[in-house]
Amino acid sequence: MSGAILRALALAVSSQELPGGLLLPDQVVLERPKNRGHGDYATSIALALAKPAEMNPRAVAEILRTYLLADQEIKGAISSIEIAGPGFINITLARAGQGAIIAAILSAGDRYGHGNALQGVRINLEFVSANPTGPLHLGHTRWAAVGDALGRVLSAAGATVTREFYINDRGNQMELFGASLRAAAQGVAVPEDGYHGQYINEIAAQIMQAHPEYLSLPDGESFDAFRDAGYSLQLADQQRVLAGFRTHFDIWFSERSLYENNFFQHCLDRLRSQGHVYEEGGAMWLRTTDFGDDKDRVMVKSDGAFAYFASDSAYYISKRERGFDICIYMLGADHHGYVNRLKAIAACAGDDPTYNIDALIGQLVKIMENGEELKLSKRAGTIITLEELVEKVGVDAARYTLIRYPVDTPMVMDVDVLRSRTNENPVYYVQYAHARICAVLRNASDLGILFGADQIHPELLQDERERELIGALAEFPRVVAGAAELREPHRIARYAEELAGIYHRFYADCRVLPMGDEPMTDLHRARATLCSATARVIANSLELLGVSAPEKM
RNA sequence: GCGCCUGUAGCUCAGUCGGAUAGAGCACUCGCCUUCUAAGCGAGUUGUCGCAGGUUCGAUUCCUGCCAGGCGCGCCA
Repeated sequence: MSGAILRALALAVSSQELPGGLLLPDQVVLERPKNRGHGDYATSIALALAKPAEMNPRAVAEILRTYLLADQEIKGAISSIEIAGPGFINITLARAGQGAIIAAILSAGDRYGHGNALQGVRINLEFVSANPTGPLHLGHTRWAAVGDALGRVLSAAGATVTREFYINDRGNQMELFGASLRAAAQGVAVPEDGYHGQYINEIAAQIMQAHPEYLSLPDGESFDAFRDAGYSLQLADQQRVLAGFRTHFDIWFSERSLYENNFFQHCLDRLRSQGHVYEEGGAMWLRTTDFGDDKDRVMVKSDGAFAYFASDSAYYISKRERGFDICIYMLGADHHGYVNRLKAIAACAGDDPTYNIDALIGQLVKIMENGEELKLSKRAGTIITLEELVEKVGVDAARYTLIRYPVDTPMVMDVDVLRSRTNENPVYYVQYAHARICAVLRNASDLGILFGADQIHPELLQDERERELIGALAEFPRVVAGAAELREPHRIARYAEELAGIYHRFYADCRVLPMGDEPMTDLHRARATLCSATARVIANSLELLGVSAPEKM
């Protein structure tokens, strides 16, 4: 359709009806008017072109309308084109076109909605990346849900996606973790800036059970033994919890590995060759201020130790050298200050930071229960963990709720709402629509009603509710492409809610199955077919969110 | 002080690559189960889109300034 408008524009210019020098857009945006009286699709292209063409917008629209109506490729699909208001072009689809939509859904099946907008783009999607020093908490949980959904959405848009979890397995935090575990095992006070909480005692006890000899090792070896044993246990625990949350990673990337096989040296050389590395005060710096950072960053400290920034730099270079075009970072709000320096790393490495780096910032999550906020006090023992959240509300509700808000908005999860089974709990609203359709289709099958691609009968689907439903189904591929482009999986959830609502209204107004002794007609078959297409699209939406689409509830 | 995010209905929030009358759920009132799942549907009520300018045929959306709230600014990780 968008292509047809471009063709009409080109013809209008070549026929001199529009000025020859007019600069034409690469693509024309079609929108779905909120008001049904404005047709199925609308474009304001004539309004936008009126000024450069020095013409009345309605006159421009009228010219385009004439060419559109003459376009052979879309001739059968359009029922009418109207000019409205100051110069909007409103397009109404023909019924045959609507039948084609249903047929497309049924034939594409679980691939309906997939596209090629990001075909050939290799994306590294890094998310969660928790320290292996404790359980995953609420902040991680938001990223686990959103990151996983984003991965699914990007893949559906045709991108080649690698999901990566960066393990911060070196540095002071690890040393403190080891020291805390050893202190707990000895029954002495944990260092003040160390890790506290019941889980530390539990891990220490596990280590003691398996390796009681760790306590009698020389101090240095003993700390290392506790650190590495705790690390293994925590990492395994995080992996177990994430798998249970249906969040899959392709690569678990160890920070330590950046310092093996001279890789870090290689990175340093590469950055130096670009001219952005210098020494001062005995330390090795990266001149990130060349690219908009507010101060230069230390990579190697004057005592010879690697700063965390060294790892950041090497890790980025590793990603690029492994062949990824776009590196997506999902960061917590308390790390937003890193965006500039990450982009500076890319620039220092000779890359284009606006393309190669895509940083998403997630705002805080709070959780309420019984009208009170459950306090999270990280590392102090009263953290709300991913696992606890799932125990309270289940994987589906937790995932869905975390995904349905844009990540740059702080959000509050209300446990009581998530446990309720009403309209105020959107995940049930959407799942219920799916289960309801499945029930109708089961009944249809029992009655021997045929439905499927040969039973579409678009000419019978004349009701306003049916038109509305088909229109919404047709939108799905654009919604997926938009969600991928903008990195906003919440759009899928909002779409699913809208589609579910439209179906419920259709269901209330349009009887699908014959009543009583009523004879079976093509209308019943057509509506059952429409139902099955709708179930397909709801299921595909939920699949992109990693939420189940139950057939019975 | 500098930087990022947020400010839309009584509440929780969508919408915003500039478009036609700004939406949904909750809450409140009233209707709909003797046939497809009432975890549903329908009707009614609710707005200075934080404030002030600017750009535009058109601004809740873009720009500037201000106000309010959250977060961040280490040779920590």
